[in-house]
Amino acid sequence: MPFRHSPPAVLSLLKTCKTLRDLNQIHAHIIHRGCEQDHYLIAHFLIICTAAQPANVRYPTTAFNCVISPNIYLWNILIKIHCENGPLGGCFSLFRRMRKGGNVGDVFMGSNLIDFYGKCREIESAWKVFDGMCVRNEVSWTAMMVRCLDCGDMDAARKMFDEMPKKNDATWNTMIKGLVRLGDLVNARKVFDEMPVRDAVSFTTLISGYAKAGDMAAARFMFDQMDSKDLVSWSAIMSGYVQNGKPVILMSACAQLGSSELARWIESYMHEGPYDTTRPHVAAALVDMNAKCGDMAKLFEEMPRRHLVSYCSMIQGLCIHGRGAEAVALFHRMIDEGVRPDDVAFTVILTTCSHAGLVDEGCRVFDLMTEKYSMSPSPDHYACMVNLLGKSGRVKAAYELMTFEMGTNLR
DNA sequence: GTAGGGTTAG
Repeated sequence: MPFRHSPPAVLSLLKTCKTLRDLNQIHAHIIHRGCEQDHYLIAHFLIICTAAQPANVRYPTTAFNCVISPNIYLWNILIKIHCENGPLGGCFSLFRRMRKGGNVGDVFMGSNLIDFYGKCREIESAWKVFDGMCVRNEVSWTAMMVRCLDCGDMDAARKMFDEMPKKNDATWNTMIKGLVRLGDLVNARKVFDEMPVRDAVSFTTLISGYAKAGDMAAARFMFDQMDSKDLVSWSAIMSGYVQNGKPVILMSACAQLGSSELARWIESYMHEGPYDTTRPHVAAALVDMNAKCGDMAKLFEEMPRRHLVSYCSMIQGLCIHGRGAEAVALFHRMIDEGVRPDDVAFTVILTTCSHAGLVDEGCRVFDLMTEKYSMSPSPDHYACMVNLLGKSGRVKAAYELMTFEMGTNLR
């Protein structure tokens, strides 16, 4: 009997709901157990049914209507659901019902109302709500400021910004966004600099502002200064590169991020856009991106001719995914196809061997480099070998290789 | 439980 005694169990059950049928079943249980008056449980039920079926506002409303005396918390949730998903007229009647039932709006309800009137394009009513609120917090101030900005009234927004008693991150960020939208990057930057603590949103807002203005140097400068970049900030910098026609930088950025969703987007963009995807470096960047984003083999095999750089990207991609043996096999296939490896290719494959602990394979590749291709190994190559030998317990061999070969090389 | 950042198509 998990219900009455263990709300978390009900909640986790609710979260698995996908269809209306699942929800019905849980709802039936809630009623059957006599929990339909449990405000906490019903609140979560409303939220979860909306997440599962956003367009279906009738269902949460029915569940709500079974609650005999809903508290303001439940009213807020239901009104927000209607405001976001239902026809706007439904919100009005809910407000009226709420008032009739003797409920006085709280600070949450005020912010909801401001948001609601903003959506109806009724800025005057939004002001009325704002002015009539007995208690205001940063959220209500910021919500009202957003409405002013949406109407293009920067003077009013600026006035609110300067006058409000307390600001938080969202307030600052809203102002930055407003200025960016007007193309006033100088003042946006000024607000950004004045802000006490800048978060990912503040950075991303400015980055996309600079990118839209075509100033990728400034956008990149900001981006590089961020300590924790998330999906949205990556998207912003990348769309900047898209808009400003820098496909290779874009793809290498996506490769670093490793997001297959973005990789798909970029790829379709690349194929439709004005780019020549058969150029070796463009093609290699495509492979690199796909390799690091998980869908590696497809694009590689489809290439009409595989260039050394594309092989290296692919090998590295396999290495990253812990598929060392396949990487070594691909390296040999490359040689069989008549592609001559260069020093970078050897660094890549030796690193792969050392990463995957493939000692014998690594030694063979090293011999191949020095004997068949008569290349003299660089310090990087030695470092790979020493690492490889050392990691597999052959410390003495590593030491000898280092002193002997380095000695020969230095002489 | 409320306010703030990116992309896609037409």
